[in-house]
Amino acid sequence: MSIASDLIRGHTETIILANLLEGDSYGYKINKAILQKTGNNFELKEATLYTAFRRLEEAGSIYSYWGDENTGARRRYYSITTAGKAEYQKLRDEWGTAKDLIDKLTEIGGQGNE
Amino acid sequence: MSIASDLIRGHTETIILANLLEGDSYGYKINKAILQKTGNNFELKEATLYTAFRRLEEAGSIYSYWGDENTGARRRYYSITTAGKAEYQKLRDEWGTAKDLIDKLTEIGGQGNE
DNA sequence: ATATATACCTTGACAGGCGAGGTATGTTGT
DNA sequence: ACAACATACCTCGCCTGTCAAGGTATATAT
Repeated sequence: MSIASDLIRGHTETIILANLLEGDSYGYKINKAILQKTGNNFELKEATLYTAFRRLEEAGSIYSYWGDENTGARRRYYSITTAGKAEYQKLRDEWGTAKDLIDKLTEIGGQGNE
Repeated sequence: MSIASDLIRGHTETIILANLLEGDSYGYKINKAILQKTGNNFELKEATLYTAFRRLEEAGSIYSYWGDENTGARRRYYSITTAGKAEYQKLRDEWGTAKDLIDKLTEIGGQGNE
């Protein structure tokens, strides 16, 4: 049931941004949310997740701050910026275009009519 | 209008196999077919195309033979094998699964209901 | 003590896409 | 004759995102 990583590649950032649109969150929780949303079929690998956070933060799409938990492990929270919201919209639009293109190019017959 | 290469990654082989299901063809022609199908919005880069042919041939999904043109540049034709047809079906199924997953994970609200 | 869950992080390898370059044939324009 | 372009193939080396493997630290349960 696991999904090929090449099919996810390029969507990691969109997935994270979509998650943060629902409110600030942190790495571990975001990954658990993904697991739950997909009925335990898919989760991002930690290394993938954290490198994506770095990219998004460097690009100005998100910013981070340490939580002030006084118990348990410390958490680094992420928040989506205005630029991040615009980036999300752009990526979603691109996904819509790409989806149609891939459907068209990989179906038998080639362009929707035999 | 150009599509991000990370969104195409992992689909190159499916696109080629889909094309070969319509009959034997060769690199240059396949790429022109893709261009035409997408209304000049997308084409595979040559380096991408030819490395994909190598992978597919090594995997036994396609085989190749030289055309016997007695004029113009020589052409290497590719033909899909039985294994290749099965591989195509597998990749299409995975695409269906991945598409649903990505839609679910990147939409606002997260799982289709607010 | 040991295991498990929570929570973070980095390093190095790997694989696919692609820019840049190369080869060769045939046609069309000047 | 020569240039330019279309057809048609190919390889090398870089770049980027993923991920296995390893590490750190806190809290709870057995």
